[in-house]
Amino acid sequence: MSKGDETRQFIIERAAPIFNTKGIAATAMSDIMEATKLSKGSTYVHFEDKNELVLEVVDHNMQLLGSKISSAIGKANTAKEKLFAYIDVLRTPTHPPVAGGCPMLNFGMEADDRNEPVKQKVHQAVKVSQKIIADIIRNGIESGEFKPTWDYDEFATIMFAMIEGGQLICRVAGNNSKMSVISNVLHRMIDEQGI
Amino acid sequence: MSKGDETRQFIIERAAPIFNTKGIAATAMSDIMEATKLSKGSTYVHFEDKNELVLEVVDHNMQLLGSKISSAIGKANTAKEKLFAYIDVLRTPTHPPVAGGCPMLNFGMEADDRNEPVKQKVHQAVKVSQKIIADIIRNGIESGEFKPTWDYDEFATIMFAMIEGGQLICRVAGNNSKMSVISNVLHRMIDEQGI
Amino acid sequence: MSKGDETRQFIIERAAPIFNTKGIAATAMSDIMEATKLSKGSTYVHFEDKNELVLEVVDHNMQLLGSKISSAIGKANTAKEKLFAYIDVLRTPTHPPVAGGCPMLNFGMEADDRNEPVKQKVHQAVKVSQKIIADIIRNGIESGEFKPTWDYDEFATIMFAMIEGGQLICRVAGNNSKMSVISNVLHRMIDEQGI
Amino acid sequence: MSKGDETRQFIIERAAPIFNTKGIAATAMSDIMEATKLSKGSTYVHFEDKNELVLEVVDHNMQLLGSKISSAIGKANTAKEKLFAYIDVLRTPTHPPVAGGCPMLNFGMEADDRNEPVKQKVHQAVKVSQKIIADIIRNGIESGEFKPTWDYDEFATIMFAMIEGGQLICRVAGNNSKMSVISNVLHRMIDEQGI
DNA sequence: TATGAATGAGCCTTCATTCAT
DNA sequence: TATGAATGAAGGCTCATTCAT
Repeated sequence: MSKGDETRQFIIERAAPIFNTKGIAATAMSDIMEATKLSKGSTYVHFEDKNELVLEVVDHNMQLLGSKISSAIGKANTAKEKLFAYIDVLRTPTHPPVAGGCPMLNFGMEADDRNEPVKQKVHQAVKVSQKIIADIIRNGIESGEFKPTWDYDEFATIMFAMIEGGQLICRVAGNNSKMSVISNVLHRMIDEQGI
Repeated sequence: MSKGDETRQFIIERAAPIFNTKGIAATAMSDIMEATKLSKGSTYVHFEDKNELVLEVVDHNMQLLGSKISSAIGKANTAKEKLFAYIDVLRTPTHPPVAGGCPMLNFGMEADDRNEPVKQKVHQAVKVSQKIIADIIRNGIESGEFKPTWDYDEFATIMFAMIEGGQLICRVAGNNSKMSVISNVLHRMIDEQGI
Repeated sequence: MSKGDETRQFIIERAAPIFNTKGIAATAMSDIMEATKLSKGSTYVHFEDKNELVLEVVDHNMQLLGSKISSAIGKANTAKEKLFAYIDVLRTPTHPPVAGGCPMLNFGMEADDRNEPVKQKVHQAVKVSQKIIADIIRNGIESGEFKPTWDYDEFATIMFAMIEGGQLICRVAGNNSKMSVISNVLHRMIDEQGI
Repeated sequence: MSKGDETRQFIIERAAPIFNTKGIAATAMSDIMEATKLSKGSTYVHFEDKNELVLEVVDHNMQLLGSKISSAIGKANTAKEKLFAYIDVLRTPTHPPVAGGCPMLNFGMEADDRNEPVKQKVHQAVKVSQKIIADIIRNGIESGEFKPTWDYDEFATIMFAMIEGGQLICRVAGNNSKMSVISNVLHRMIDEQGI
């Protein structure tokens, strides 16, 4: 990686939690400059404008969340354990795996009406998230862990939705109790499909 | 209602969809001025500052959503129908009952890290929403419509979470297909608890 | 006095210490409204604009100071005691006879370059102040208290100047010690002219 | 001096007479912008806010006055001549050595009740001014020019007070005649202490 | 490539004043 | 006479971005 790319990456990493916490509109380029201790001109050497940085930051946050989930799933052995691991990563919205909370929710809600490129990135991530869940189940069915009748696409959607809804509930509540409820229900639903 | 109160209410009503669509930080007081055709100074006759307007706007959007839901529930006769009606109101996130989408999601995600008063308002609305669902079920149990073993608080939480998660999915997707999936699952779960 | 005149006078009295303390430019009409608990329109019934109120306020503050001085002088019996009384009224700039400090200094310094009418009012008050001192001395000479050779106009000027300069020194110092020095010197100079 | 420091200094120099003439509250940042022909944003590159500029401007005006006095004193050979030179610099308040008039009087009167930092700066300058006078006399006593019995601290205070009071009188009068009177008295008092 | 000075549009808010009621 | 809603210019300040060095 060249010096330039390193700096660019450095900026993205410092900017990522700020944008995810404060929001896109409320984050000023000067916030990024302060966080990176870089000069004004320097930042604009690496990014054409704020929007270009935002797009990279959205990607970065999404990948960070993805890697946390992948890592947790990777450590699990069975399909069921993988699903449990997925849920577990997102079980404490007040102490989220990605600083600022779920980037799909944060950027999705800010971008849905006004920022098509960001919206598309979130859309993609949302689809991938559901696919990851569905794939785990499909593999579980193939390996004889789960009933072959399980509608994995449907479950992926409701599991994903429940978890995201749980993020909202818990973050505004300031505690994670409702996420436990959701986690319990999901565990039960998954257990029911075990063979 | 005095002239002043009328104007104040008028401003809130015009500002509500703008804040819910663009977000708090991205909405300028000049946007409100333009939407109301009032002078800039005039807005400040009725509101101390932007924040006071925002708080009223958050309330307004929440009440608007609440009234749409209440109205739909009111038209239904049985508990089951009431639950279906609730879901139905929120079945088309791309054409939401409140312009800009679910205000709990919009304001909750923008406020969770940086705006305690708004966060508290959303928290309250989230609690009330779950209570409405739980109360319908409790009444349904009392009237013999639903099994007395149904954990209504748990269901209220997961139904609410699923619907909110569904809003995210559909709004970034630009279509409501996943909300249909969620709606179907919820219908099935509700039917299972019928007697 | 009619109701209208009473209200007008009431506004002037409430506004006087505010303008003398904060300054003309820094005092907003809303400050006056708040202090009088009167409505916006009501204030403008009694005064064409801010400037008209300012002129009345300047007069009022000047008269207030004048009356404090007159009253103190009136209680003294001899010319020497009258001079001492004059000095005494102005001996504690941190606790001035007129709230906000000497209005000649306050309004004079703010108005000298930009507000001809106020400047003229201060100019008049400055002249009157010196005349009062000179007149006391002249009477004292006539009554045989002071040496007839005393240049009373000259002394009136330096006594007035010393006192005003003392106000500056003490108000920025936050204590009145230098005013004591000035008072002592003036006492000595006056005593020297006694017969 | 870097480009930035040069511009900063340039802004201070252009702003100094404006603030000293119009007053702090009555001077708008746009006045400074106009006087410097710089953009509004540019001013804020060099100063955090108006207040930071004001503090520099107060210092600048005070130093300007100080240098005029020092220069005049420096050209004089004897202590007596130095005192006369000091008085001479301030003898024409309508054509003051610092545009807008004595900054101690201008800023002191505006700041005494509402701007502690500025008040402190003026307080300091007032103390230094008296010290300069006292030091000249002390040196004059040591060199045998003045009587060793002269209370130089006392005289420094009344000379300073008289001159400042004279500024007030002359600026509102629009002519410097009273300052001549004051100057004459001071000359006489100084002469009396000569050996 | 890196710096930071410079820009000017735009933001929130305040102000003196007017006017319909 | 009194009220307070309405006005729009102006105020202090921030922002994303550009550009000379």
